[in-house]
Amino acid sequence: MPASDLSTRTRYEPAEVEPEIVERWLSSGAYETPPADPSRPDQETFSIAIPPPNVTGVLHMGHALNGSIQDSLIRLNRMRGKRTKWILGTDHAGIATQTQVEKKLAREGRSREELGREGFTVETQAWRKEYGGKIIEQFKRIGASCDYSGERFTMDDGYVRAVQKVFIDLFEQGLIYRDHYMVNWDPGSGSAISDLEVEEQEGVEDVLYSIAYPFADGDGEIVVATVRPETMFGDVAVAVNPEDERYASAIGREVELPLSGGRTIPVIADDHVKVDFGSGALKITPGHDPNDFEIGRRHSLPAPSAIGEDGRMTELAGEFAGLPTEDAKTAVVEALRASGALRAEDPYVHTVPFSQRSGKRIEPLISLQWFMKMDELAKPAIEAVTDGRVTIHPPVQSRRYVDWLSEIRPWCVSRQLWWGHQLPVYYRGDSQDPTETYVGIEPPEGEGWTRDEDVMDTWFSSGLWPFATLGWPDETDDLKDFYPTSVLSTARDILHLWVARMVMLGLRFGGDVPFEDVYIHSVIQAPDGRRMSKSLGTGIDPLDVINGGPRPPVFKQGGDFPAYGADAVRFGLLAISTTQDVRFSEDKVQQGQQLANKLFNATRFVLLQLEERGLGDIAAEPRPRTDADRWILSRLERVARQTAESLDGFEFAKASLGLYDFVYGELCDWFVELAKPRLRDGDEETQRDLAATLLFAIDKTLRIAHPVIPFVTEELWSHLPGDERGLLVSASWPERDDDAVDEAAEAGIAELIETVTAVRGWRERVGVKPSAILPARLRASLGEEREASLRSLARIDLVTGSGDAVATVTSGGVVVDFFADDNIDLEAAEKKKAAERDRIEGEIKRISGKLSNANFVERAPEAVVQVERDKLAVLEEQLAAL
RNA sequence: GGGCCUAUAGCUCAGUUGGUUAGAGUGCUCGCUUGACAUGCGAGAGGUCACAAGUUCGAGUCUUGUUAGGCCCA
Repeated sequence: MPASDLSTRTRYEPAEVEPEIVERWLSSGAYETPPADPSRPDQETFSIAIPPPNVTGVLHMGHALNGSIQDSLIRLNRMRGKRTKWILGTDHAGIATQTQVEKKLAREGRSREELGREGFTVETQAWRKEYGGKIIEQFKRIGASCDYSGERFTMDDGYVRAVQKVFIDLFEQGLIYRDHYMVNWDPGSGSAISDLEVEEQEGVEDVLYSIAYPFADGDGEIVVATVRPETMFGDVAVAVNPEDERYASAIGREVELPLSGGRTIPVIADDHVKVDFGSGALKITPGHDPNDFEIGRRHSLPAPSAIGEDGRMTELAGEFAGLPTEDAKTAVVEALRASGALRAEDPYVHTVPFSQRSGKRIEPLISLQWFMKMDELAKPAIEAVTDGRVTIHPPVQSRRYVDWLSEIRPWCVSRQLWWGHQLPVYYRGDSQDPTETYVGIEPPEGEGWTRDEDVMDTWFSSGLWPFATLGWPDETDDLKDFYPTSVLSTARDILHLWVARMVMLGLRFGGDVPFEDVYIHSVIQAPDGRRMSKSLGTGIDPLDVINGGPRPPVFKQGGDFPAYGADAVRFGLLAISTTQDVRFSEDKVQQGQQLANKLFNATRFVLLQLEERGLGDIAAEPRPRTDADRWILSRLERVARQTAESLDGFEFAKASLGLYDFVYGELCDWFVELAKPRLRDGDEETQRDLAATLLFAIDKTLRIAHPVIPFVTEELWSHLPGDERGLLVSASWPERDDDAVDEAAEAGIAELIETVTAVRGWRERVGVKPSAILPARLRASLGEEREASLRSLARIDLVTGSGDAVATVTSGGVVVDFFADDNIDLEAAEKKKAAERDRIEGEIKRISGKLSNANFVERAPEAVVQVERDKLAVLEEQLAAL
């Protein structure tokens, strides 16, 4: 595209170009993993398996952040010439999807039960085809350069095969078994759910009931406190702390369970019981409380169920059997009160688990489920992190990982749902009889085998993600080339439930760790620090920020976002992604937008200037003639290194803000400004060399900035001269160029910048109009180039006269005298001079004080002392100059 | 109850191993159509680095305690 297309576009409008650029990238095939090149056997690979979003999902801020993070890494490494693969796909998300489809059926007056399992699955597949995959389109919009041609789904045919094989293998290895165990029962979905899907709600108001359990021998009683009196039928003991003197004599005696026909239970001692809570005696109900379950196991007590999976009381509850738990609670309290056993009712506020899916209160209960034994899998997974085969960033997170794996409990992998991977398990006759249980893909020979209705926990299938997506269990080339993957980037909350399981299963089945680096990214909160949530009005849709949708209520100013564009959102998210929890910052997005606009205009300026001078198709190459040229080439080299280093080190804020600082604070504010006079007034050869260098600087900047802000850089790339450029997405990362680093030029220009800034500040203070050109004199020559730069940037006219100066400006070792001029407010100049003198004298006092401190001079390193001495010398010179 | 993190400008955040006068963006004030950009340019004000003690020649940085906020586990 010729540069003249840019002539009338004074603003960069992301909304106008970004969608078209997405199409360009997609149709170019640049995103797709290239086939292995036989001529480059040593070609490095770089791969990331995306955390598969729920197939029902829509893009939220977390996706946008993680997409930006992963994409910057993928783009950087693709440009480096590595063979990259960004594995893309979606998760079938058992409960979430089933719930959505059931809601839809309910709206249509239909139900899951009416359709039957097969019909429901067909319905869900159809639903997925229609609504699923929306998030994939959204990923394209933010510029995520995933390999869309290889999209996977955790329930596609190949994946199903992998999941079934892992389940069957683990069963055969004795690591998967069926057992009675405590699960998080969600009465809403009628299924056991994982810890992840449980939400602890603080501040729930309950009533704490104190109930008297009389001793069986009729001598006295023990009072226990509970918020769940209806579970008392499942009590198997009363526990007290062994240190608690009040109950020393009670240990070993029997108490009678009220309302239970005289059933007695023992009083036991356990450290877990808190002496100062309630009466200090705890009723033990292993069937309905996770802590009690543990205590029960320690004391080899049974774990009877007083509540069934239907949420109703069991036979154990005697006269209350069949009642829903809420009704049973009321009835039991009433009966206890009538019998005189109820001693107190106190309000009690505590934390209670709820189902995230159904919103119902979790009913912990014992159920016959399929479990995975974790100890044997956890050990190598801990070692992989402690010996560094997997590195977790930031390091503090690796402790959480190790701690969790060290205390890991069996994992309940079965779920009572229809949408998911159905267990490859068949029963005949009594399903509780292990000899009539068969685990395999097909039922065994013979009559009467029926398949287990349950499906696997969604995290079971996600645990295989890094290798199942690469073709496992087949020994594919992809698996050979891209496993282990390079990086996994994900949110903190699934470190245990997903990351740890991938490591365990990857080691067991993939034959190696699933990834080398794990990056745990920030959690993005609403601007006011609350959790982002649609229902709270704190949720911000990234696409609204990109395309200009309405601001959610959490923004006080209301109105619509301007269409910031995807680059701005990517930049803004990366720029805040530093500490653990960060607040969404529209300011930072705006900063990204400004960066894009700045880059656009700087490039536009250069291209239009060159075209005007007939230099439009000159080749971009470094042709330094001045310190300014050497300086920008040196700075470019350093920024290229620093950007790559920051991205490699997962310091995304440093990378993005570093780019901003360079483009604004060096390339545009200084280099382009320094180039203007030479471009205007230089001879033809000067102009040609400068044109080549300017183009080179733009070219290199676009490459360096591409991983963070791919759209505007790609757009500008298309306007640069040269037909063979291709797309920036496929261009190469700048090769390391040690010769470009030039310390002398950097120091020289730094001094120039300091002088210009000092003169500008002085002018402002003494009321000089910005347009006025002031006569001035340098005490010492700075050389032709820098004096010319100083003239144009500080708007002064350097003269050689020896008249009296009315004012003097010093910065570093440079001293500028100014002569009388109508533009100078002499009174202000005097004031400014006095203030400056005060400042310098203060500094001198401080430093000489430091230097006359014998302790400092003797004990501080010589270099530090020398720095202070040099400083003092410069200050004294400056004072003398005034 | 156990463990961890955070506290720096009005706001959002940087600040490597202790070593210039603690920085940026944004907001605020003042000035400017300066040969790309008003989504611009230039300048300026604004901080007892939560509080207290300690280590050190020297502490935003290290140690201990206090306070406040957050997270994880039980």
